[in-house]
Amino acid sequence: MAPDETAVDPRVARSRAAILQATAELLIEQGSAGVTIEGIADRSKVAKTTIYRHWKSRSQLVFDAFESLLRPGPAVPPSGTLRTQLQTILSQLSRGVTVSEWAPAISALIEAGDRDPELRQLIHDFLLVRMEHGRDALRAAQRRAELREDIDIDVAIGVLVGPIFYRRLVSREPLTDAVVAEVVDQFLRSSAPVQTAELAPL
Amino acid sequence: MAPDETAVDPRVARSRAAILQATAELLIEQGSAGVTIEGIADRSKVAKTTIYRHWKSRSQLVFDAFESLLRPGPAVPPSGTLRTQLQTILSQLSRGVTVSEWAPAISALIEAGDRDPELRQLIHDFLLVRMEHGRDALRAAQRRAELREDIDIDVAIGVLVGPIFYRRLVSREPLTDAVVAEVVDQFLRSSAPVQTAELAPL
DNA sequence: TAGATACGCTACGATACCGTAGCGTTTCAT
DNA sequence: ATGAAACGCTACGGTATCGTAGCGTATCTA
Repeated sequence: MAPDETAVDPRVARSRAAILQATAELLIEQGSAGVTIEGIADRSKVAKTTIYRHWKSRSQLVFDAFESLLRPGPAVPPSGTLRTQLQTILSQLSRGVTVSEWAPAISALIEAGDRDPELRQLIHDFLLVRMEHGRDALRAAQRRAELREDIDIDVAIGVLVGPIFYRRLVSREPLTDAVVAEVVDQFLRSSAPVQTAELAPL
Repeated sequence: MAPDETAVDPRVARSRAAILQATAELLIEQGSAGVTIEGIADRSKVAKTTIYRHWKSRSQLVFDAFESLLRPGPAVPPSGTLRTQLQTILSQLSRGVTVSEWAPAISALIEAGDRDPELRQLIHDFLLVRMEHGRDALRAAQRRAELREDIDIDVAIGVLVGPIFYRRLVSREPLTDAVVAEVVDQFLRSSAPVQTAELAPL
C-alpha cells in the first residue's frame, strides 16, 4: 500500500500544512513574538486543540515553521566564469534577503537563532548547503589558479556575502545589482593570483 | 540656580537611571520580548507606578534603553597607516559585537529596528557617527592616492564591515584578529590605485 | 519647617495566552 | 457499512501583563 511509513492520514497532512503555513505567515508579519497558538488557530482555521495534537510546544512549532521557510531553497548550480558565478550567487542572495517571501523574517530568524541552540543549528545547516556552491566555485578557481592559493575560503565567503547581509540588516542601503557587481569586482581584484604576468589583461 | 532646565529632582534622576539600567539588562538577557514593565519593576526595585509616571508606553522605554546602550560609544580617532587604521576600527567593532556588554543585544536591536521606524532611525544615526572615522580614513587615503579613485566609499565600508557582522550574526564563526587582518588585507589588495607601474592594463 | 513632589505599595479590572478536557461530528481506511 | 481516527467547538482554570487608582510615606526645595 503505502510506499513509506504508515501512510499519512490526509486530514493530518492537511492540518499540519495549514498550521505551518499560518505560523510562517505570522512569523513573517510580526516576528517571533507575534506568534501565538490562538493566532495560528484563527488564521489557519484549524482548531487550537488540533495544534496541540500535533505539536508539544510553541517553540517546536516555531522551529518547524522556520524550517519550512528555509527548506524551499534547493540552490542552483551556477556556471560560467568565476565572476559570473559569484554575481549569480550574490544576486540571488540579495533578492532572497530583500524581496523573497521570507525576507521579512530574516531578522526574526537571526534573533531567534541567537537564543535557541537548535534553531542555530538549523540555520547553520541551511547556510552550509546554501553556500556550498560558492565554496565550490572558489575552490575550483583556486585549482585553476584563477584565485590566490593563500586565500581562506571561509573569510572569502564572508567578504563576499557579508556586505549583502550588512546592507540588509544593518545599514539598510539599497541592494542593487551594481552593488553586487562592485563587491564581486573588488573581491576578484584582491584575489587574483600573484601576477604571473599581465598575460591576460582581459 | 540650576544651569539648565528646571533642575532635575534627584529622586527622578535616580529612578530613571535605575529603570533604564534594568531595562537594558533585560534587553540584553532576554531580548525585546523579555522586557516587561513588571519585570523591570522587580529588577530595578522601582515601583511599577513610577515607571508609568516617567514613560507613557513600553515601546518608548525600550527605545530609550536601546539609546542608552548605544550612547556610550564616543568613538576614537584612529591614526597610522590606512591598514592600521582599518584594522583598529574593525578590531574594535569585532570586540563590540562579540564581547561588549551590549553585544548580546545586537540581534534584538536589529530585529526591533526591522519593525520600528524610530528605532531604525536611531540605529542609522548611531552607525553614521560610528562609521564616520572609517569613511574619513578612506576618503583621506583616496586623496593621498593610496586608494583607487573609483571606489564607492559606501560599498567599501560594507566590504570591510560586512564580514564582521556576517560572522557575528549569520555564520557565527569566530572573530579573531587574524580574520580582521585578512579582511583588511584583501580590501587593500583590491583597492590599491591602478598600478602606475603596469600603467593601467585595463 | 512647611508645602510640594516623587515614591512605594496594594489592589483592581481588563486582556491575552496558555494548555487541557469533554463531547459531538466529520472523514478516513477497509 | 462500520469502527477508528482526526477534527471542531466550547468551556475551563491558571498565569502573566497591562495600565490605572488610591493612599500613605519619604524626600526634596525653598
